[in-house]
Amino acid sequence: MSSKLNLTVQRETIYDIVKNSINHPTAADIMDALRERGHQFAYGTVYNSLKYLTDAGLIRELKLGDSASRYDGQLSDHNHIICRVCGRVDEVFATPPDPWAGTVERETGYKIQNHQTVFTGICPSCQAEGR
Amino acid sequence: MSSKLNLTVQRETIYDIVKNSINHPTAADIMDALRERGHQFAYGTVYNSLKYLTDAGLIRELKLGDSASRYDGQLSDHNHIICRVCGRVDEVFATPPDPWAGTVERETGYKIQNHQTVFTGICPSCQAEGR
DNA sequence: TTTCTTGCAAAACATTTGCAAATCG
DNA sequence: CGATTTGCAAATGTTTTGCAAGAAA
Repeated sequence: MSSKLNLTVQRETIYDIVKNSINHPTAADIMDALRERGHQFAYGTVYNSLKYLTDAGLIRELKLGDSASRYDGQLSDHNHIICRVCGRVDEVFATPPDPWAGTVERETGYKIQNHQTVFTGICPSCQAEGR
Repeated sequence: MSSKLNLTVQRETIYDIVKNSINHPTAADIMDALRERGHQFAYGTVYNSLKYLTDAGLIRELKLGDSASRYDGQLSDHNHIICRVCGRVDEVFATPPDPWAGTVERETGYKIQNHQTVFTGICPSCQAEGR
């Protein structure tokens, strides 16, 4: 059943970039990082690999509301916070108090599979610079 | 200070469509609705008007992770839930228990201005059809 | 007139797709 | 060999932009 992983050079390199990235890179960021490492894969291949890695459960795709998808090598259940000033994206590990999802199921009649929260605010460094 | 509202025919018609829409229309949906009402505005004008209405605080723009932005005439604080099967988007009025945002501020050091949660699941009708 | 708004077309951007060539098993 | 993956380029979908023409103040 569990078809085995086929990590080509492209996929492995991209996985490594996402995994070791602190800043939730977009596909374009990954292209840059590849170039820095002396690789040059086609855009199509990058998207293809990201999809493969996402489907394989090795990384997660984040759609945070800015135009481009970001990718996250951190698999544990968590949410994200975006700085409105500098655009930085950080992880949020505090989970919402439990009864919420149940309440929402009762309110909406949906069977909930998943939920993701995006916080927006001002990050510590931008606060320090007086904004 | 509060510059006064300039509602042209285009803006007013689009506002009316968003306000009276139950299904969080995208720009393309709005184009369709306009056509049904016998209007035909340029795409640029539709986006321009949506931006104006959003900035004026009359509607809200939703970026829920699917490709196109949706627009919502419901201004009260609420979240959204998307059916994974049929793509329908519904409102969620149950709010997360209060201490969460504070906890996140303490965890991240951010000053939080806003947060939006997107639930995914299966809507009542799709459940009924046995999925 | 001066300012704002529209319409249209082109550009920009992120992503997907089709297909031939290369690679893997 | 057959199956999968890559590279490239073209196509797609969404949104923005530039600019001339039109409407409003």
